[in-house]
Amino acid sequence: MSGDQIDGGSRFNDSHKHKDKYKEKEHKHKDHKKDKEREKSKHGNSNHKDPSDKKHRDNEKEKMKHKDGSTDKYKDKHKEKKVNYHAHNSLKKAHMVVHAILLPLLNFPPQVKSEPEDNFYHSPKNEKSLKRERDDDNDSEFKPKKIKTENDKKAKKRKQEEDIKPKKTKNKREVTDGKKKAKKEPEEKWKWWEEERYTDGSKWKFLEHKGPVFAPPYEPLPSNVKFYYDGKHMKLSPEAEEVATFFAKMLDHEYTTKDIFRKNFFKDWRKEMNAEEKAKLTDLKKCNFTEMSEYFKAQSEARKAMTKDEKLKIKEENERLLQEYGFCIMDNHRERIANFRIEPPGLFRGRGDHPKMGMLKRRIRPKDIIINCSKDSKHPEPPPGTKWKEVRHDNKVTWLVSWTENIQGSIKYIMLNPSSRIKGEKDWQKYETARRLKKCVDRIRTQYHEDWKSKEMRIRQRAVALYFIDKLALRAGNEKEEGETADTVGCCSLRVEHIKLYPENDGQEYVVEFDFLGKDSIRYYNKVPVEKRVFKNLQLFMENKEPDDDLFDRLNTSVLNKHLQELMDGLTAKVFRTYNASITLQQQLKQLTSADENLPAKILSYNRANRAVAILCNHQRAPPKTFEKSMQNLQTKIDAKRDQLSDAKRELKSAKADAKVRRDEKSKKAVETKKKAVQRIEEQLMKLEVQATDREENKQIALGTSKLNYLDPRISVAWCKKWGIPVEKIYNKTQREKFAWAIDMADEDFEF
DNA sequence: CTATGGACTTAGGAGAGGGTGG
DNA sequence: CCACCCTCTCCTAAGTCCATAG
Repeated sequence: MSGDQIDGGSRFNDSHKHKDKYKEKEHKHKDHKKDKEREKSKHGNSNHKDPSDKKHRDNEKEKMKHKDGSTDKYKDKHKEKKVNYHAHNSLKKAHMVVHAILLPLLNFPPQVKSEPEDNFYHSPKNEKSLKRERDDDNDSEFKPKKIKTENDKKAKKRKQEEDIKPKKTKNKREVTDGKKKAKKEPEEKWKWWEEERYTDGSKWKFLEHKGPVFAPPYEPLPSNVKFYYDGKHMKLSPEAEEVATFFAKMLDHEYTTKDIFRKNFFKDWRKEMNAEEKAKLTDLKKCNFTEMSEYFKAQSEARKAMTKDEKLKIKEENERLLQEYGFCIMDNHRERIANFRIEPPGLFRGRGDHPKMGMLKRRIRPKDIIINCSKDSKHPEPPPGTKWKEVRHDNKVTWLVSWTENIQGSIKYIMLNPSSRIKGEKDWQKYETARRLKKCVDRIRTQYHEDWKSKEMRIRQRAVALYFIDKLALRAGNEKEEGETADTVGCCSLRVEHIKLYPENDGQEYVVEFDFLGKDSIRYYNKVPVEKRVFKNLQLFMENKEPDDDLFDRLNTSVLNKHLQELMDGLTAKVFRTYNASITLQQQLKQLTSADENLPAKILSYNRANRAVAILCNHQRAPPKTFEKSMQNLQTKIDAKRDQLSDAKRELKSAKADAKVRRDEKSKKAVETKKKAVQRIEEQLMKLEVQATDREENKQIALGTSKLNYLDPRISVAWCKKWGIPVEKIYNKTQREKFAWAIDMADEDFEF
């Protein structure tokens, strides 16, 4: 959904754009929240009051913003906030089509009805991992709370000892193997998942690294690359020039035409100018960056045209940098760092309709950097002549480096790669929590069905919201600071304008139409029939509200999560996404895979199962720019293959006829050869066709996100093992590194 | 409580890199 | 061998959720 979909027209906007008097509007949502509290005890069913009665309350709070000093400046702006749909009709259509194709396969909500109490039949091996897994979970449960007492520790140790035996044997085997190969693979893969974990809340005992790699310094443009203002050449100071180049590099992008972008950019650019420049450059429209832009284009061409040697040199240099800065030592192991390079300066581009787009993202210097490492490690050196902001030794966190970013005032971190122990353990634990949800999800569902009838409004709202989160895999929906970010919502922050109710629609009763922008301003559009009770509740929640009022005015994520916590230890809203995604994959795989299919067909089935999840989670992507063309190419290939096939068939026929007449060895052999050829071509054709189907169905669906973040990798690994499919067909190298734990421990009867 | 800060996960897009077919 | 195309990797924004300050 690139350029063409951005914008699209403000659907919801202006209806109330002007009607409110500044502050009022801003406070509306918050006011609702207050209402909630006040009414808590009232259990009014329908006594929703007009929020306006308390508009003034929040005024003072409103004033304290800060972060980058931009306090109130957006206060007015955000009022114009509108929903500029980003993902558009095209998308909508396709999305629905896909639903039509795939949704029948999914029967969402209570899919889990009668799960066996889980893992009865497990091989000893599984038993073992399960045990450890539970421990892990306990860990996580304890951690946030203050409990981790001595007792717990001991208990855990004890438990762990129980499975030490199988572990040991395994380890030994590994070790010997390792020795054998020691020369070839000096770095035997470390199986952190076979080791104990910290139970005291610390994340490591030893941490040593070399600090971040800074962005290369600015190199002024050669003097023949000129900037013009109002048609006249003007030499810029290096500071101003650098910022100008940021803009020049984006010239082809649509957003340099956007008002907000231009306004933010120009404002920040002026801050970097010297007095003279400031006085002279007063209108961005009169600035001509084209020479700069051409220059950068030429540079990138030149880079592409480099000789092999030059490219190799660069590659080697990168490798050197990676080896030096891309790893750290954490607790006796050399682990890969995810992002060891500091983000270079540039112009901020938020996603969707972001109020801060175009602002200058400033250069990060050593004095902005906080280093985290262990006391007894060799501390990273700041570049000559500079100092770190701070060096600390906090082993309760996982980051190595942090700094504060200037656009939102938030903190950025350098952390480890997903293949690292510290990330892997957490990931594993996440899936274990989801598996625990599996065991009690029926109970929870029963309860929220009950709660739809509650006397208390807040409970009804909570129950309906939870139903959406469970059934539709919506995100929690934290509230956001208005005017600081794009206007997007999740479940708890849905507004009245985001849903439409149809007592009857297309032959279905009680249909709810969702249409809102979610994370990353990706549009969520869906029409779902719901239970009558949900429908009636929604009508109730919407009574007497404006379109931009909160749908769930007595609910927020923290209330919801508090409730979830009571239902199950460690349960939060996002666990439902993980759970529903993983369970859907497992079901779909069961349903779609058939034993007699060949490998490509099995993989298509896998991808379809994956796709069902991606659709559930609304993971969209812009259709690749070359999509149509590449589809055509593929079709051409298919046609060619078809021709080839009929040729081959014809040849086979004649060979057969020939053999019948001649009845000699030679012609018999010829028949065999032709037969083989036909078969081979048939297979190739089939493969191409499958590929075409897969690609077509995948046009605007992104599989990666769910694969990486929501699907318990053990499900996929088990599936591969069950059907004799190499994991490499499912996971690429990075993914295999990230999921090494699962690849190692899941066997074919793993059940999520 | 509520607001804010902090840490960590989840997200889509850009562009590099590498394989493939002509 | 080159152009093209696809996949993967990197990049960093945008969420979630918890802790803590006021």
